[in-house]
Amino acid sequence: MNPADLSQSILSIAVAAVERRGVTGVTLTVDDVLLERPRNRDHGDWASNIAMKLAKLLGVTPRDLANELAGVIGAIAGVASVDVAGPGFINITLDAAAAGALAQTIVEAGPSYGSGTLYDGVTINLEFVSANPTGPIHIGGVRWAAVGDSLARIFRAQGGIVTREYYFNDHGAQIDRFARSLLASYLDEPAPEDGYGGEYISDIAARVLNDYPGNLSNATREQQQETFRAVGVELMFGDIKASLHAFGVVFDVYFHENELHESGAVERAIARLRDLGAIYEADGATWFRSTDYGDDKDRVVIKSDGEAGYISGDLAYYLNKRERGFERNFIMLGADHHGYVRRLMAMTKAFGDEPHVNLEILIGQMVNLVRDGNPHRMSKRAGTVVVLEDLIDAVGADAGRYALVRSSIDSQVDIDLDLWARQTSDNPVFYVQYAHARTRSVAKNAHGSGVDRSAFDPSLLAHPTESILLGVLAEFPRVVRQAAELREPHRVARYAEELAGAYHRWYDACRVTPLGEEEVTDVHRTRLWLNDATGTVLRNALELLGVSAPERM
RNA sequence: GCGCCCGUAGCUCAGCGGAUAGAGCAAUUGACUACGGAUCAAUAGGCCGGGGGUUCAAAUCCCUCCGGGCGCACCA
Repeated sequence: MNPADLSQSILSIAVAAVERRGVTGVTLTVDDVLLERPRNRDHGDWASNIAMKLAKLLGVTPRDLANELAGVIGAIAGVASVDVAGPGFINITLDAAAAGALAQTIVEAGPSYGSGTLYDGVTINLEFVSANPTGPIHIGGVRWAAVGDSLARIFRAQGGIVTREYYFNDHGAQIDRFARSLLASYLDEPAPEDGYGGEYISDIAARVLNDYPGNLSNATREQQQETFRAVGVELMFGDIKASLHAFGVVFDVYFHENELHESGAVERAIARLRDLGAIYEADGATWFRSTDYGDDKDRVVIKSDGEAGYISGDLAYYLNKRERGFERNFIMLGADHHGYVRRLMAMTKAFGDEPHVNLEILIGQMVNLVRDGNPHRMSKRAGTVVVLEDLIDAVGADAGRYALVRSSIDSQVDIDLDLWARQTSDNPVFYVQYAHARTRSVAKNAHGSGVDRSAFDPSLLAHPTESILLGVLAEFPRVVRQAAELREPHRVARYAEELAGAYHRWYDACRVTPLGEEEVTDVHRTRLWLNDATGTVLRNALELLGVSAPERM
């Protein structure tokens, strides 16, 4: 008996109750049967508020309706008892066998337990990080590296056809500044006023020379700058890819902005808006009348100097993604870019798509870097960046990813590398990983003592900690689905912590291997199923977070 | 001035209308000649920023005020 089956049964009962009263025009779905695990165990394994939802509709009191439904629910196979409490909650207790059957279901499902069909066959593009190749990825982009990658895994678990994409901004003036900074370093000139400083500039400049020895000194300054631009950007980009890879994040597509400009895609995008009557000329520039589509001001698509405006690349890029067949497109940005949301939604609407469906912008609040409790200002220009490598060196990829993914993107996070490095053992990731390692260790010991999974009698899983553990295991599919719907990977992390806690408490109370000369019984064998089921779910949850599930620690 | 996010235990944060608001860390006290003590048990700690409203039911939804972060370019 899993919660989905139970919800379905209760749904039919509720529908029957509605029909019996001759009330029409009411369509109920499983989502209306809110089945949840009561916080207080005395209230049973599951609770439904369906009676309170339907009472007004049917013109009866919630308690009367609850009592009526409870009688029928009590007859469902596997339900041990039902009672009505408070304003009209229906509290349901499963018999141990029905609840325990889940352990076998999970072990047999293996890696697929927890997956769903929410986005079956839907093409999804996730664009994140997209840091400019003018320096290492700073700590701000790292949050999305962890969260975006996890979201990709969660969407995939819901059947989505997911592409992770990195928008490689190799077109604008920032790249020129980067090239001039490299050249200045090479010529031993001071860094340009509007350029970048810091050690990595001289490092990159030296590596450019290493790749192109000899022929630079007698080139013109323009040729030199072009060489530093082309080679420097490639080197920088290689570094970025390498640090992302070390963090366990691999993109399927690295998209070059230059392509949009060189292929004429930008012109085509603007032409399309012109056809729609959304373009006008003013003050020597060309404008997109985005205010017609909900923006708070119009946007320049071609500046008076003839260069493309910033939004032009986004127009062309969005159309490109749609042409590549992506139904749902996500762009993940920092809070300092939240002002872009309206104009991009206006664009979506202008192109005839549905804002917040075909295009969704996720905004992550700022990541503040703290040094010894004081704010630490980061500046690529001044070279005071803390990079992804620093995080990995300090705490490791697993702990770093977990810490970034376990809180909501709506809240700001402070990273104090010194503190994080010192407190790694306080990171809940170890609590979860340890629980997983423990499941493996228990299984190994069990096999050594002659306990195997040759028998399974779920009615033997009657200890209070077992019914709690089973309840938590049962919730996993819903947690994954909810994380996908709300775009909130942190729910999976919090769930993993809850499951780890329930497992540790069960471990403390119930032995899998017999003690001393004690004989191996079906209790041990059945508990091994439960142990292995927990290991499976912990591994599946960690997998969705991109964090390893170690065999031992 | 306008817009987005946040305000919950000493600290970091969960809790997309449900019952007595939770976890980790920090504090105090217990549990290893028992499958890994990176664990477990227990104690203590809260006008859920303030005030109104909607609802059978509000930390959660709406309004308003206060406090904090971030934005409001023919920059990218």
